[in-house]
Amino acid sequence: MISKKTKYAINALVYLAKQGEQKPIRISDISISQNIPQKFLEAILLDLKKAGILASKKGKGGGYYMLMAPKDVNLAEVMRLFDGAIAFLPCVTYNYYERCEECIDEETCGIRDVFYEVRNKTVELLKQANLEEIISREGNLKNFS
Amino acid sequence: MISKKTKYAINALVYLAKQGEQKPIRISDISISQNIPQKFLEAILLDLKKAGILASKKGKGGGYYMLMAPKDVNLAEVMRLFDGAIAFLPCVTYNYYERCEECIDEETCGIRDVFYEVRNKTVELLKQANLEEIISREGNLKNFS
DNA sequence: AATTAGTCTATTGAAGCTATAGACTAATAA
DNA sequence: TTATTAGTCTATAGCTTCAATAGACTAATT
Repeated sequence: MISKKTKYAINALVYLAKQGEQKPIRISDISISQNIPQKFLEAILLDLKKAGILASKKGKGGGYYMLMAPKDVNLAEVMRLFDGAIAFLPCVTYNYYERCEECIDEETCGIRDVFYEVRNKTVELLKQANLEEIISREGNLKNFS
Repeated sequence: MISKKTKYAINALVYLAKQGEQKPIRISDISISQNIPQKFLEAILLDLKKAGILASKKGKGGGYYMLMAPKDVNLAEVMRLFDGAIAFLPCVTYNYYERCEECIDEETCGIRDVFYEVRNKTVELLKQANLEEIISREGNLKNFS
């Protein structure tokens, strides 16, 4: 499960990406419309700014706005930013590699092999899911089971 | 990331599945060979027994052994048993459905649509990964990136 | 100069994960 | 039948992380 922080971040990003013209949007506006605790949101937006995804403007008329193009911001990036590794095991991550303490031979571990495949497929799908894609998918009705 | 509990469970299951003949294996044997704290392992094995995957025998010569056939035990089942839902969002789970508080219209949520696809692919791969499959995969060398 | 709005530091409460301790129960073998 | 072995159950403790809040501070705009 992704954290609330990540979920809030995605919601805020989609919201900002939908504001066609890049006028700064106040934190309080995002907070209210997306139902995110304001102080919590402030920290999230700061992180997104540090990551180069958003930019901000201070003073009257200030707020946050997209710096990167919506099509260049994907869910893999956002999830890594807030929740760290996407994979199920530390030994199959791109950027957060860590050896399993109890593992005897990583190179021949069947469990690792499975989770490696899962990670690859997951990251592939999450990279395709950029903000533009997400917005365009709204309204795709699906059957759940 | 999966919990240590799940990881321990998988390791214990693979270990038991490898013991061809179904003689009971002592908890302490599994604990030592798989490097799992014994008391913690006891709780895990009990859960696996309650789930019908393992069975146990008390007294001298007792221990745990596979009840289900290794090819009928897959990682999706084990992960759900210990960590709950596999999906990234509560609104795209099979058995743990929960609505996102801040969501306005679930049926048209582009984020949900993405994570729904990810879940489907993930569960599909995890279901294929049964104990027999995992054991047979040992030794598949892979290139990581 | 006043106002507005973002920035930073610290802290708190709740929850979940990991691990441990100890008492209890049941089955086996001698 | 008795000693021993080994699984079962309950409780709890430490730690970490997540989520949220508070308040003081800083900078830009009009």
